[in-house]
Amino acid sequence: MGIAERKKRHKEEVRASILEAAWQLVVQDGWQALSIRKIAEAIEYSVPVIYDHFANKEAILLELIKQGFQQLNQELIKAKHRATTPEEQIEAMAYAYWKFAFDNVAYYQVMYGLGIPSCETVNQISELSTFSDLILQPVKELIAAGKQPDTDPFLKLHTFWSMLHGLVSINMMGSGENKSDLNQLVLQDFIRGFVTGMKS
Amino acid sequence: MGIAERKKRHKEEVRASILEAAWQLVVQDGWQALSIRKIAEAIEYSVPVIYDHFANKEAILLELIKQGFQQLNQELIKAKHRATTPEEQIEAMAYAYWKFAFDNVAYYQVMYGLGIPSCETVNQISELSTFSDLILQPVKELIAAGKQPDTDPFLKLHTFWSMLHGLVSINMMGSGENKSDLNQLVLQDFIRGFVTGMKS
DNA sequence: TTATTTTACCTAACAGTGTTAGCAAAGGTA
DNA sequence: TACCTTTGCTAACACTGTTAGGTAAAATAA
Repeated sequence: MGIAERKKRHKEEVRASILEAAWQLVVQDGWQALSIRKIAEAIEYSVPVIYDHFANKEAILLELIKQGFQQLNQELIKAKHRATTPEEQIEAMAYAYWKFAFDNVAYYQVMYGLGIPSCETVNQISELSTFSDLILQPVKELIAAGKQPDTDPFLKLHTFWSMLHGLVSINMMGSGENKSDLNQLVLQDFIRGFVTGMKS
Repeated sequence: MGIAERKKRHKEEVRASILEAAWQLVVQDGWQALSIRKIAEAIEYSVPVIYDHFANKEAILLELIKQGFQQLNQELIKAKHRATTPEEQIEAMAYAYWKFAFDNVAYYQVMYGLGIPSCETVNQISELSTFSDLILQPVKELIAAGKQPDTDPFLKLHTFWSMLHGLVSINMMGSGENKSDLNQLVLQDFIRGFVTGMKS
């Protein structure tokens, strides 16, 4: 039954081309300008074909978000492997997170930009990301080596992630003026504060 | 020329009713569901009348954002006045910020939720808000009283705002599960870390 | 008071959007 | 060859923001 497999393969190709076209459109014009008809035109198929592969537009964005988190995750893993001590690991991952966000502004905005009405699913994905596991370990080590070993590592993890996102988010808005110097300082300030705050 | 004034008054009434209706719709169904036609129906006028008062839909949202920042600002001022020491002032304002965000989720999401394609203007407004001035003073006092008086107060202010926003933003996403306990702890953790990080 | 101009407002349209029902043609199976 | 399933399309529905053009009322001028 090689025919069925060929069909299946072709179907997956179309699905992939939809995602590719969607992603390209998002990068080009922002996720606000993404439309089913533009995707259809890009993949040279009619509109309803897209609905054979995705339930709705939201599902396409959701898949992009998934890919975004996977890519971010890989960057974080790489950054972590480059460092040795818990401090360095956390610092490296914060920088990697920052770099990913500003290298892929469109991605980041889709991932966190509330581009999707029902945020429940987004939340599930972001929760699902290995992000937590990656940071949890060095955080635990830092806490264990510090002066307050009773500190809840999950709390610290949550704080870390939240504040890092806030930093990125706020600094992404104000890209009008060129204050990249301040941005770097803010990131450094955040990391230093977080790490030293956990030791003492 | 009382007639002209009556007309002017009426025009302002219509304008106010547009904003009121828009706000009510945003609160009810979220800013994603806001539409010119719904506003027109609510104020019992035809659609083009709205365009006599606002250039486009974006301008309406922008006005709502302005009002949001004004309201937030007042809450912050009140919170600051309730406290005396710089530490308490910062803490009170952080709590007030947090409370405002979760008491007015719709507002907060319009204000920071990238509901508007061209973020430049939004940025101008948020920059314009007296938010900075309010926090800058106690931050300066804290720095002056601490062990590192050379610290840049603007840097700390920026860090404070960013992280606070991140905290709110992340915790707003995950409203599916009830983790209000963790939320409170995270906020406390953040404030403690920020204040003590500035002293030492 | 009548004529004229301005204002206020509405209907209807244009160009988009997401989504789906229904149909034609091609492909595979018996 | 006859049948059935899959594949893909056209066309429509119900929305969206925005605007052009016309009408009736109100204010002004004669």
